[in-house]
Amino acid sequence: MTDVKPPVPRRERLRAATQDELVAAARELLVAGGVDAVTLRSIAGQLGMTAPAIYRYFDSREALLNTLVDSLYDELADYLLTVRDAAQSLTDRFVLTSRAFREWALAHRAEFGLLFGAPVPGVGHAATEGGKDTDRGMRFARVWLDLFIELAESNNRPMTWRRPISAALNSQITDYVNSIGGVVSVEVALLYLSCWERLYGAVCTETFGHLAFAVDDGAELFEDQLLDVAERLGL
Amino acid sequence: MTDVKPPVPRRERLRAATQDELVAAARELLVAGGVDAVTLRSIAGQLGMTAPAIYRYFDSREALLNTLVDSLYDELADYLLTVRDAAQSLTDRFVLTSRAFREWALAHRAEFGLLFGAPVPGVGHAATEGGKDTDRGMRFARVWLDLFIELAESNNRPMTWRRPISAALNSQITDYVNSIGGVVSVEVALLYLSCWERLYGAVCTETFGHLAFAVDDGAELFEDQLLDVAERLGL
DNA sequence: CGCGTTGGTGAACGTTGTTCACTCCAGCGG
DNA sequence: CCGCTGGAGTGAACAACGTTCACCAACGCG
Repeated sequence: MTDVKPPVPRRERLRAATQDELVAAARELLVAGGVDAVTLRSIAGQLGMTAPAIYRYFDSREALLNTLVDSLYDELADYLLTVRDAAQSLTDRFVLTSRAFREWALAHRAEFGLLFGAPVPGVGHAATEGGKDTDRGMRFARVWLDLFIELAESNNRPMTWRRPISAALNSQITDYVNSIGGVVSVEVALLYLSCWERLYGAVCTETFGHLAFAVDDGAELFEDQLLDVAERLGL
Repeated sequence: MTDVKPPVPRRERLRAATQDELVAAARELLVAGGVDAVTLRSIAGQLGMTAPAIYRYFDSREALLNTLVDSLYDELADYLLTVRDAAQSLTDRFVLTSRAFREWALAHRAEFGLLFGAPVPGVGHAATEGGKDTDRGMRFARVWLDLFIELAESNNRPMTWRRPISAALNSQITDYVNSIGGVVSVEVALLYLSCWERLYGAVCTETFGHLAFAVDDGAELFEDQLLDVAERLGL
Protein backbone atom coordinates (compact mmCIF):
# COMPACT_ATOMS: atom_id res chain seq x y z
CA MET A 1 0.00 0.00 0.00
CA THR A 2 3.01 2.24 0.32
CA ASP A 3 4.65 2.40 -3.11
CA VAL A 4 3.93 -0.85 -4.82
CA LYS A 5 2.66 0.88 -7.96
CA PRO A 6 4.30 4.18 -8.82
CA PRO A 7 2.71 5.09 -12.10
CA VAL A 8 3.83 8.69 -11.62
CA PRO A 9 7.31 9.00 -13.14
CA ARG A 10 9.01 10.35 -10.07
CA ARG A 11 10.21 13.35 -12.05
CA GLU A 12 6.70 14.76 -12.15
CA ARG A 13 6.25 13.95 -8.52
CA LEU A 14 9.23 16.08 -7.55
CA ARG A 15 7.98 18.79 -9.83
CA ALA A 16 4.54 18.75 -8.25
CA ALA A 17 6.14 18.73 -4.82
CA THR A 18 8.19 21.87 -5.31
CA GLN A 19 5.21 23.46 -7.00
CA ASP A 20 3.23 22.85 -3.83
CA GLU A 21 6.10 24.15 -1.75
CA LEU A 22 6.08 27.33 -3.77
CA VAL A 23 2.42 28.09 -3.16
CA ALA A 24 2.88 27.16 0.50
CA ALA A 25 5.73 29.65 0.78
CA ALA A 26 3.60 32.24 -0.99
CA ARG A 27 0.85 31.68 1.53
CA GLU A 28 3.24 32.13 4.46
CA LEU A 29 4.40 35.41 3.04
CA LEU A 30 0.81 36.44 2.44
CA VAL A 31 -0.24 35.94 6.03
CA ALA A 32 2.97 37.48 7.31
CA GLY A 33 2.93 40.70 5.35
CA GLY A 34 -0.04 40.98 3.04
CA VAL A 35 -0.21 40.37 -0.66
CA ASP A 36 2.47 42.95 -1.42
CA ALA A 37 4.95 40.95 0.61
CA VAL A 38 4.59 37.86 -1.54
CA THR A 39 7.56 38.49 -3.77
CA LEU A 40 9.06 36.09 -6.25
CA ARG A 41 12.49 36.52 -4.69
CA SER A 42 11.13 35.93 -1.21
CA ILE A 43 9.19 32.85 -2.28
CA ALA A 44 12.22 31.43 -4.02
CA GLY A 45 14.41 32.31 -1.08
CA GLN A 46 12.25 30.28 1.29
CA LEU A 47 13.12 27.11 -0.56
CA GLY A 48 16.68 28.10 -1.24
CA MET A 49 16.51 28.98 -4.86
CA THR A 50 16.44 32.12 -6.95
CA ALA A 51 13.52 33.96 -8.47
CA PRO A 52 13.85 32.98 -12.15
CA ALA A 53 13.60 29.32 -11.20
CA ILE A 54 9.94 29.90 -10.35
CA TYR A 55 9.25 30.38 -14.03
CA ARG A 56 9.88 26.69 -14.53
CA TYR A 57 6.71 26.14 -12.51
CA PHE A 58 4.51 29.15 -13.16
CA ASP A 59 4.09 31.49 -16.08
CA SER A 60 4.08 34.54 -13.86
CA ARG A 61 3.59 35.76 -10.32
CA GLU A 62 -0.04 36.22 -11.17
CA ALA A 63 -0.38 32.59 -12.20
CA LEU A 64 1.19 31.52 -8.92
CA LEU A 65 -1.26 33.66 -6.99
CA ASN A 66 -4.13 32.16 -8.94
CA THR A 67 -2.97 28.69 -8.01
CA LEU A 68 -2.81 29.82 -4.40
CA VAL A 69 -6.38 31.08 -4.68
CA ASP A 70 -7.46 27.73 -6.07
CA SER A 71 -5.82 25.81 -3.29
CA LEU A 72 -7.37 28.06 -0.68
CA TYR A 73 -10.81 27.58 -2.16
CA ASP A 74 -10.20 23.87 -2.00
CA GLU A 75 -9.01 23.95 1.57
CA LEU A 76 -11.97 26.03 2.67
CA ALA A 77 -14.46 23.85 0.83
CA ASP A 78 -12.90 20.71 2.30
CA TYR A 79 -13.09 22.12 5.79
CA LEU A 80 -16.69 23.21 5.44
CA LEU A 81 -17.70 19.88 3.95
CA THR A 82 -16.25 17.92 6.82
CA VAL A 83 -18.06 20.12 9.29
CA ARG A 84 -21.27 19.95 7.33
CA ASP A 85 -21.29 16.22 6.83
CA ALA A 86 -20.38 15.48 10.42
CA ALA A 87 -23.51 17.17 11.70
CA GLN A 88 -26.72 15.25 12.21
CA SER A 89 -29.81 17.34 11.78
CA LEU A 90 -30.38 19.62 8.84
CA THR A 91 -30.46 22.57 11.19
CA ASP A 92 -27.09 21.62 12.61
CA ARG A 93 -25.61 21.14 9.18
CA PHE A 94 -26.67 24.61 8.26
CA VAL A 95 -25.78 26.38 11.47
CA LEU A 96 -22.46 24.68 12.11
CA THR A 97 -21.31 25.11 8.54
CA SER A 98 -22.11 28.79 8.64
CA ARG A 99 -20.27 29.23 11.90
CA ALA A 100 -17.32 27.34 10.50
CA PHE A 101 -17.22 29.72 7.56
CA ARG A 102 -16.98 32.69 9.87
CA GLU A 103 -14.35 31.04 12.00
CA TRP A 104 -12.19 30.09 9.05
CA ALA A 105 -12.37 33.67 7.82
CA LEU A 106 -11.32 35.09 11.17
CA ALA A 107 -8.56 32.53 11.61
CA HIS A 108 -7.26 33.24 8.10
CA ARG A 109 -7.92 36.91 7.51
CA ALA A 110 -5.23 37.37 4.87
CA GLU A 111 -6.35 34.36 2.88
CA PHE A 112 -9.98 35.37 3.19
CA GLY A 113 -9.11 38.83 1.94
CA LEU A 114 -7.42 37.33 -1.09
CA LEU A 115 -10.36 35.09 -1.87
CA PHE A 116 -13.26 37.37 -1.09
CA GLY A 117 -11.96 40.91 -0.89
CA ALA A 118 -12.13 43.64 -3.46
CA PRO A 119 -11.26 42.14 -6.82
CA VAL A 120 -7.81 43.16 -8.06
CA PRO A 121 -7.44 43.25 -11.84
CA GLY A 122 -5.29 40.26 -12.65
CA VAL A 123 -5.68 38.19 -9.52
CA GLY A 124 -8.11 35.55 -10.59
CA HIS A 125 -11.15 36.24 -8.56
CA ALA A 126 -14.00 33.81 -8.88
CA ALA A 127 -16.07 36.80 -9.84
CA THR A 128 -13.88 38.51 -12.41
CA GLU A 129 -13.44 35.24 -14.22
CA GLY A 130 -15.46 36.10 -17.29
CA GLY A 131 -18.81 36.41 -15.61
CA LYS A 132 -19.47 32.76 -14.96
CA ASP A 133 -16.98 31.17 -12.65
CA THR A 134 -14.72 28.33 -13.50
CA ASP A 135 -15.15 25.26 -11.39
CA ARG A 136 -13.00 27.02 -8.84
CA GLY A 137 -15.82 28.42 -6.76
CA MET A 138 -18.18 25.64 -7.79
CA ARG A 139 -17.25 23.21 -5.06
CA PHE A 140 -17.41 26.02 -2.56
CA ALA A 141 -20.82 27.17 -3.76
CA ARG A 142 -22.05 23.60 -3.50
CA VAL A 143 -21.48 23.58 0.24
CA TRP A 144 -24.60 25.59 0.93
CA LEU A 145 -26.41 24.79 -2.27
CA ASP A 146 -26.68 21.14 -1.30
CA LEU A 147 -28.21 22.19 1.97
CA PHE A 148 -30.88 24.12 0.14
CA ILE A 149 -31.62 21.18 -2.10
CA GLU A 150 -32.06 19.05 0.97
CA LEU A 151 -34.14 21.78 2.54
CA ALA A 152 -36.43 21.95 -0.47
CA GLU A 153 -36.85 18.19 -0.62
CA SER A 154 -37.98 17.92 2.99
CA ASN A 155 -40.78 20.15 1.86
CA ASN A 156 -42.92 21.23 4.66
CA ARG A 157 -40.89 24.40 5.05
CA PRO A 158 -42.06 27.84 4.00
CA MET A 159 -39.94 28.04 0.84
CA THR A 160 -41.38 31.19 -0.65
CA TRP A 161 -40.04 34.46 -1.92
CA ARG A 162 -41.91 37.36 -0.47
CA ARG A 163 -41.62 39.84 -3.29
CA PRO A 164 -42.66 39.94 -6.92
CA ILE A 165 -39.97 38.48 -9.17
CA SER A 166 -39.31 40.49 -12.30
CA ALA A 167 -39.20 38.72 -15.64
CA ALA A 168 -35.52 39.58 -16.06
CA LEU A 169 -34.61 38.15 -12.67
CA ASN A 170 -36.74 35.08 -13.25
CA SER A 171 -34.99 34.38 -16.52
CA GLN A 172 -31.54 34.79 -15.01
CA ILE A 173 -32.30 32.59 -12.07
CA THR A 174 -33.80 30.01 -14.38
CA ASP A 175 -30.60 30.02 -16.41
CA TYR A 176 -28.58 29.59 -13.28
CA VAL A 177 -30.76 26.77 -12.02
CA ASN A 178 -30.42 25.03 -15.37
CA SER A 179 -26.65 25.48 -15.30
CA ILE A 180 -26.47 23.49 -12.09
CA GLY A 181 -28.78 20.76 -13.27
CA GLY A 182 -32.15 22.22 -12.45
CA VAL A 183 -32.30 20.65 -9.03
CA VAL A 184 -34.15 23.49 -7.31
CA SER A 185 -36.99 25.86 -7.99
CA VAL A 186 -36.50 29.52 -8.76
CA GLU A 187 -37.81 30.49 -5.37
CA VAL A 188 -35.43 28.20 -3.54
CA ALA A 189 -32.54 29.49 -5.63
CA LEU A 190 -33.45 33.02 -4.64
CA LEU A 191 -33.55 32.04 -1.00
CA TYR A 192 -30.17 30.45 -1.43
CA LEU A 193 -28.69 33.58 -2.96
CA SER A 194 -30.25 35.79 -0.34
CA CYS A 195 -28.92 33.59 2.42
CA TRP A 196 -25.45 33.52 0.90
CA GLU A 197 -25.50 37.27 0.51
CA ARG A 198 -26.32 37.63 4.14
CA LEU A 199 -23.84 35.17 5.55
CA TYR A 200 -21.00 36.31 3.34
CA GLY A 201 -21.85 39.90 4.11
CA ALA A 202 -21.76 39.41 7.84
CA VAL A 203 -18.47 37.53 7.71
CA CYS A 204 -17.01 40.09 5.33
CA THR A 205 -17.99 43.02 7.51
CA GLU A 206 -16.41 41.57 10.58
CA THR A 207 -13.33 40.10 8.93
CA PHE A 208 -12.48 43.32 7.13
CA GLY A 209 -12.75 45.19 10.40
CA HIS A 210 -15.80 47.28 9.70
CA LEU A 211 -17.28 46.46 13.06
CA ALA A 212 -14.08 47.18 14.96
CA PHE A 213 -15.05 50.78 15.61
CA ALA A 214 -17.54 49.56 18.15
CA VAL A 215 -16.87 45.97 19.06
CA ASP A 216 -13.97 43.57 18.74
CA ASP A 217 -15.86 40.30 18.62
CA GLY A 218 -18.74 40.05 16.24
CA ALA A 219 -19.79 36.59 17.38
CA GLU A 220 -23.03 37.65 18.98
CA LEU A 221 -23.97 39.85 16.05
CA PHE A 222 -23.30 36.94 13.76
CA GLU A 223 -25.38 34.62 15.89
CA ASP A 224 -28.26 37.04 15.61
CA GLN A 225 -28.01 37.09 11.83
CA LEU A 226 -27.77 33.34 11.77
CA LEU A 227 -30.80 32.94 14.00
CA ASP A 228 -32.74 35.27 11.76
CA VAL A 229 -31.78 33.39 8.61
CA ALA A 230 -32.58 30.04 10.18
CA GLU A 231 -35.99 31.30 11.21
CA ARG A 232 -36.75 32.44 7.72
CA LEU A 233 -35.74 29.06 6.37
CA GLY A 234 -37.99 27.34 8.88
CA LEU A 235 -35.14 25.61 10.68
CA MET B 1 -18.68 88.12 -2.90
CA THR B 2 -16.04 86.90 -5.33
CA ASP B 3 -12.68 87.70 -3.76
CA VAL B 4 -13.16 90.69 -1.52
CA LYS B 5 -11.42 89.02 1.39
CA PRO B 6 -8.65 86.63 0.47
CA PRO B 7 -7.18 85.64 3.81
CA VAL B 8 -5.54 82.65 2.19
CA PRO B 9 -2.11 83.74 0.94
CA ARG B 10 -2.54 82.61 -2.64
CA ARG B 11 0.56 80.51 -2.33
CA GLU B 12 -1.25 78.04 -0.13
CA ARG B 13 -4.21 78.13 -2.45
CA LEU B 14 -2.12 77.03 -5.38
CA ARG B 15 -0.52 74.42 -3.22
CA ALA B 16 -3.89 73.08 -2.12
CA ALA B 17 -5.08 73.15 -5.71
CA THR B 18 -2.30 70.99 -7.11
CA GLN B 19 -2.64 68.75 -4.07
CA ASP B 20 -6.27 68.20 -5.02
CA GLU B 21 -5.28 67.67 -8.63
CA LEU B 22 -2.87 64.99 -7.52
CA VAL B 23 -5.48 62.97 -5.63
CA ALA B 24 -7.91 63.49 -8.52
CA ALA B 25 -5.34 62.07 -10.93
CA ALA B 26 -4.73 59.20 -8.54
CA ARG B 27 -8.43 58.47 -8.49
CA GLU B 28 -8.61 58.43 -12.28
CA LEU B 29 -5.79 55.94 -12.43
CA LEU B 30 -7.47 53.88 -9.72
CA VAL B 31 -10.72 53.50 -11.61
CA ALA B 32 -8.87 52.94 -14.87
CA GLY B 33 -6.53 50.20 -13.79
CA GLY B 34 -6.91 49.29 -10.16
CA VAL B 35 -4.78 50.31 -7.23
CA ASP B 36 -1.62 48.87 -8.77
CA ALA B 37 -1.96 51.28 -11.68
CA VAL B 38 -1.81 54.34 -9.46
CA THR B 39 1.87 55.04 -9.85
CA LEU B 40 3.72 58.13 -8.77
CA ARG B 41 5.14 58.62 -12.23
CA SER B 42 1.70 58.26 -13.82
CA ILE B 43 0.09 60.66 -11.38
CA ALA B 44 2.80 63.21 -11.92
CA GLY B 45 2.62 62.71 -15.66
CA GLN B 46 -1.07 63.56 -15.71
CA LEU B 47 -0.33 67.07 -14.53
CA GLY B 48 2.83 67.42 -16.50
CA MET B 49 5.39 67.02 -13.81
CA THR B 50 7.79 64.35 -12.63
CA ALA B 51 7.47 61.89 -9.82
CA PRO B 52 9.78 63.42 -7.21
CA ALA B 53 7.74 66.63 -7.26
CA ILE B 54 4.94 64.77 -5.54
CA TYR B 55 7.06 64.58 -2.43
CA ARG B 56 6.59 68.32 -2.03
CA TYR B 57 2.93 67.51 -1.35
CA PHE B 58 2.90 64.07 0.22
CA ASP B 59 5.34 62.15 2.35
CA SER B 60 4.88 58.97 0.34
CA ARG B 61 2.64 57.21 -2.08
CA GLU B 62 0.91 55.69 0.90
CA ALA B 63 0.15 59.11 2.33
CA LEU B 64 -1.33 60.17 -0.99
CA LEU B 65 -3.53 57.10 -1.04
CA ASN B 66 -4.67 57.83 2.49
CA THR B 67 -5.66 61.33 1.46
CA LEU B 68 -7.56 59.83 -1.44
CA VAL B 69 -9.35 57.52 0.96
CA ASP B 70 -10.26 60.48 3.14
CA SER B 71 -11.65 62.45 0.24
CA LEU B 72 -13.66 59.48 -0.94
CA TYR B 73 -15.16 59.00 2.51
CA ASP B 74 -16.07 62.65 2.46
CA GLU B 75 -17.61 62.48 -0.97
CA LEU B 76 -19.64 59.43 -0.07
CA ALA B 77 -20.82 60.91 3.22
CA ASP B 78 -21.78 64.16 1.50
CA TYR B 79 -23.75 62.32 -1.11
CA LEU B 80 -25.58 60.15 1.39
CA LEU B 81 -26.36 63.13 3.60
CA THR B 82 -27.94 65.08 0.77
CA VAL B 83 -30.06 62.08 -0.13
CA ARG B 84 -30.99 61.45 3.48
CA ASP B 85 -31.89 65.02 4.34
CA ALA B 86 -33.90 65.52 1.19
CA ALA B 87 -36.29 62.74 2.13
CA GLN B 88 -39.41 63.43 4.15
CA SER B 89 -40.50 60.51 6.25
CA LEU B 90 -38.17 58.60 8.49
CA THR B 91 -38.82 55.49 6.43
CA ASP B 92 -37.83 57.30 3.27
CA ARG B 93 -34.71 58.69 4.86
CA PHE B 94 -33.65 55.20 5.80
CA VAL B 95 -34.62 53.42 2.61
CA LEU B 96 -33.39 56.02 0.15
CA THR B 97 -30.10 56.47 1.96
CA SER B 98 -29.49 52.75 1.94
CA ARG B 99 -30.30 52.51 -1.75
CA ALA B 100 -28.00 55.42 -2.44
CA PHE B 101 -25.18 53.61 -0.65
CA ARG B 102 -25.58 50.60 -2.90
CA GLU B 103 -25.78 52.74 -6.00
CA TRP B 104 -22.68 54.73 -5.14
CA ALA B 105 -20.80 51.49 -4.58
CA LEU B 106 -21.86 50.04 -7.92
CA ALA B 107 -21.14 53.28 -9.74
CA HIS B 108 -17.69 53.50 -8.12
CA ARG B 109 -16.54 49.93 -7.72
CA ALA B 110 -12.84 50.73 -7.62
CA GLU B 111 -13.25 53.44 -5.03
CA PHE B 112 -15.55 51.26 -2.97
CA GLY B 113 -13.00 48.50 -3.07
CA LEU B 114 -10.35 50.85 -1.76
CA LEU B 115 -12.55 52.09 1.06
CA PHE B 116 -14.25 48.90 2.11
CA GLY B 117 -12.35 45.99 0.63
CA ALA B 118 -9.86 43.72 2.28
CA PRO B 119 -7.51 45.84 4.37
CA VAL B 120 -4.04 46.16 2.88
CA PRO B 121 -1.26 46.72 5.40
CA GLY B 122 -0.28 50.33 4.93
CA VAL B 123 -3.30 51.72 3.14
CA GLY B 124 -5.11 53.54 5.88
CA HIS B 125 -8.22 51.56 6.30
CA ALA B 126 -10.73 52.94 8.72
CA ALA B 127 -10.45 49.61 10.44
CA THR B 128 -6.71 49.06 10.64
CA GLU B 129 -6.29 52.52 12.07
CA GLY B 130 -5.32 51.41 15.56
CA GLY B 131 -8.59 49.79 16.49
CA LYS B 132 -10.65 52.91 16.96
CA ASP B 133 -11.02 54.95 13.83
CA THR B 134 -9.91 58.48 13.32
CA ASP B 135 -12.63 60.94 12.47
CA ARG B 136 -12.32 59.67 8.94
CA GLY B 137 -15.13 57.17 9.09
CA MET B 138 -16.93 59.13 11.79
CA ARG B 139 -18.95 61.35 9.48
CA PHE B 140 -19.79 58.35 7.40
CA ALA B 141 -20.91 56.32 10.40
CA ARG B 142 -23.07 59.23 11.50
CA VAL B 143 -25.16 58.93 8.36
CA TRP B 144 -27.07 55.95 9.68
CA LEU B 145 -26.42 56.52 13.33
CA ASP B 146 -28.44 59.73 13.27
CA LEU B 147 -31.30 57.80 11.76
CA PHE B 148 -31.22 55.37 14.62
CA ILE B 149 -31.19 58.17 17.15
CA GLU B 150 -34.24 59.62 15.45
CA LEU B 151 -35.78 56.17 15.34
CA ALA B 152 -35.25 55.67 19.05
CA GLU B 153 -36.67 59.07 19.92
CA SER B 154 -39.89 58.46 18.07
CA ASN B 155 -40.28 55.61 20.48
CA ASN B 156 -43.25 53.52 19.71
CA ARG B 157 -41.10 51.15 17.67
CA PRO B 158 -40.03 47.70 18.78
CA MET B 159 -36.45 48.63 19.66
CA THR B 160 -35.39 45.43 21.32
CA TRP B 161 -32.59 42.97 20.91
CA ARG B 162 -33.86 39.45 20.71
CA ARG B 163 -31.00 37.58 22.27
CA PRO B 164 -29.22 37.65 25.61
CA ILE B 165 -26.40 40.19 25.65
CA SER B 166 -23.22 38.93 27.25
CA ALA B 167 -21.49 41.06 29.85
CA ALA B 168 -18.48 41.50 27.59
CA LEU B 169 -20.57 42.70 24.69
CA ASN B 170 -22.62 44.95 26.93
CA SER B 171 -19.51 46.61 28.26
CA GLN B 172 -18.07 47.15 24.81
CA ILE B 173 -21.26 48.58 23.43
CA THR B 174 -21.55 50.81 26.46
CA ASP B 175 -18.04 52.10 25.81
CA TYR B 176 -18.92 52.76 22.22
CA VAL B 177 -22.16 54.53 23.12
CA ASN B 178 -20.25 56.71 25.57
CA SER B 179 -17.63 57.51 22.97
CA ILE B 180 -20.28 59.00 20.73
CA GLY B 181 -21.95 60.97 23.49
CA GLY B 182 -24.28 58.40 24.96
CA VAL B 183 -27.17 59.34 22.75
CA VAL B 184 -28.63 55.88 22.35
CA SER B 185 -29.32 52.82 24.42
CA VAL B 186 -27.28 49.64 24.20
CA GLU B 187 -30.10 47.87 22.45
CA VAL B 188 -30.47 50.55 19.82
CA ALA B 189 -26.72 50.56 19.27
CA LEU B 190 -26.84 46.83 18.69
CA LEU B 191 -29.66 47.22 16.22
CA TYR B 192 -27.61 49.88 14.48
CA LEU B 193 -24.59 47.63 14.22
CA SER B 194 -26.66 44.71 13.05
CA CYS B 195 -28.33 46.84 10.42
CA TRP B 196 -25.01 48.25 9.23
CA GLU B 197 -23.56 44.76 9.05
CA ARG B 198 -26.41 43.68 6.88
CA LEU B 199 -26.50 46.61 4.51
CA TYR B 200 -22.74 46.77 4.11
CA GLY B 201 -22.66 43.03 3.65
CA ALA B 202 -25.23 43.04 0.90
CA VAL B 203 -23.55 45.88 -0.94
CA CYS B 204 -20.16 44.27 -0.49
CA THR B 205 -21.30 40.92 -1.82
CA GLU B 206 -22.76 42.40 -4.95
CA THR B 207 -20.07 45.00 -5.59
CA PHE B 208 -17.26 42.51 -5.25
CA GLY B 209 -19.00 40.26 -7.73
CA HIS B 210 -19.90 37.38 -5.46
CA LEU B 211 -23.40 37.22 -6.84
CA ALA B 212 -22.29 37.36 -10.46
CA PHE B 213 -22.16 33.58 -10.75
CA ALA B 214 -25.96 33.57 -10.79
CA VAL B 215 -27.28 37.04 -11.44
CA ASP B 216 -25.93 40.27 -12.84
CA ASP B 217 -28.16 42.73 -11.07
CA GLY B 218 -28.61 42.33 -7.35
CA ALA B 219 -31.18 45.08 -7.04
CA GLU B 220 -34.08 42.80 -6.19
CA LEU B 221 -32.05 40.83 -3.70
CA PHE B 222 -31.01 44.07 -2.09
CA GLU B 223 -34.58 45.28 -1.96
CA ASP B 224 -35.53 42.12 -0.16
CA GLN B 225 -32.84 42.64 2.45
CA LEU B 226 -33.87 46.24 2.82
CA LEU B 227 -37.51 45.32 3.25
CA ASP B 228 -36.55 42.81 5.89
CA VAL B 229 -34.43 45.29 7.81
CA ALA B 230 -37.10 47.96 7.63
CA GLU B 231 -39.67 45.54 8.98
CA ARG B 232 -37.49 44.66 11.88
CA LEU B 233 -37.02 48.34 12.65
CA GLY B 234 -40.76 48.88 12.54
CA LEU B 235 -40.62 51.19 9.53
C1' DC C 1 17.36 95.12 -4.89
C1' DG C 2 18.67 90.76 -2.60
C1' DC C 3 17.59 86.58 -0.60
C1' DG C 4 15.37 82.63 1.33
C1' DT C 5 11.52 79.63 0.91
C1' DT C 6 9.09 76.80 -2.34
C1' DG C 7 8.25 73.91 -6.44
C1' DG C 8 10.36 71.40 -9.73
C1' DT C 9 14.06 68.60 -12.25
C1' DG C 10 17.40 64.80 -13.45
C1' DA C 11 20.28 61.42 -11.85
C1' DA C 12 20.70 57.79 -8.88
C1' DC C 13 19.75 53.67 -5.53
C1' DG C 14 17.44 49.59 -4.21
C1' DT C 15 13.70 46.44 -5.25
C1' DT C 16 10.25 44.54 -8.08
C1' DG C 17 8.64 41.14 -12.21
C1' DT C 18 10.54 39.10 -16.14
C1' DT C 19 13.83 37.44 -19.90
C1' DC C 20 17.90 35.35 -21.65
C1' DA C 21 22.06 32.86 -22.16
C1' DC C 22 24.24 29.63 -19.83
C1' DT C 23 25.42 25.59 -16.80
C1' DC C 24 24.60 21.33 -14.70
C1' DC C 25 22.98 17.01 -13.58
C1' DA C 26 19.53 13.08 -13.93
C1' DG C 27 18.09 9.64 -16.87
C1' DC C 28 17.81 7.39 -21.04
C1' DG C 29 19.49 4.74 -25.58
C1' DG C 30 23.26 2.53 -27.63
C1' DC D 1 30.23 2.32 -20.26
C1' DC D 2 29.62 6.52 -23.19
C1' DG D 3 26.94 10.24 -24.96
C1' DC D 4 23.29 12.94 -25.14
C1' DT D 5 18.89 15.30 -24.41
C1' DG D 6 15.99 17.97 -21.69
C1' DG D 7 14.53 19.92 -17.48
C1' DA D 8 16.07 22.57 -13.32
C1' DG D 9 18.59 26.23 -11.70
C1' DT D 10 21.78 30.35 -11.98
C1' DG D 11 23.52 35.15 -12.72
C1' DA D 12 23.28 39.05 -15.39
C1' DA D 13 20.39 42.17 -17.36
C1' DC D 14 16.12 45.30 -18.39
C1' DA D 15 12.27 48.19 -17.47
C1' DA D 16 9.43 50.13 -14.03
C1' DC D 17 8.59 51.13 -9.37
C1' DG D 18 9.12 54.16 -4.75
C1' DT D 19 12.27 57.16 -2.83
C1' DT D 20 16.36 60.33 -2.01
C1' DC D 21 19.57 63.72 -3.21
C1' DA D 22 21.86 67.67 -5.24
C1' DC D 23 20.74 71.21 -7.89
C1' DC D 24 18.07 75.01 -10.07
C1' DA D 25 14.62 78.51 -11.02
C1' DA D 26 11.26 81.51 -9.71
C1' DC D 27 8.16 83.84 -6.64
C1' DG D 28 7.31 86.78 -2.66
C1' DC D 29 8.83 89.12 1.23
C1' DG D 30 11.80 92.65 3.67
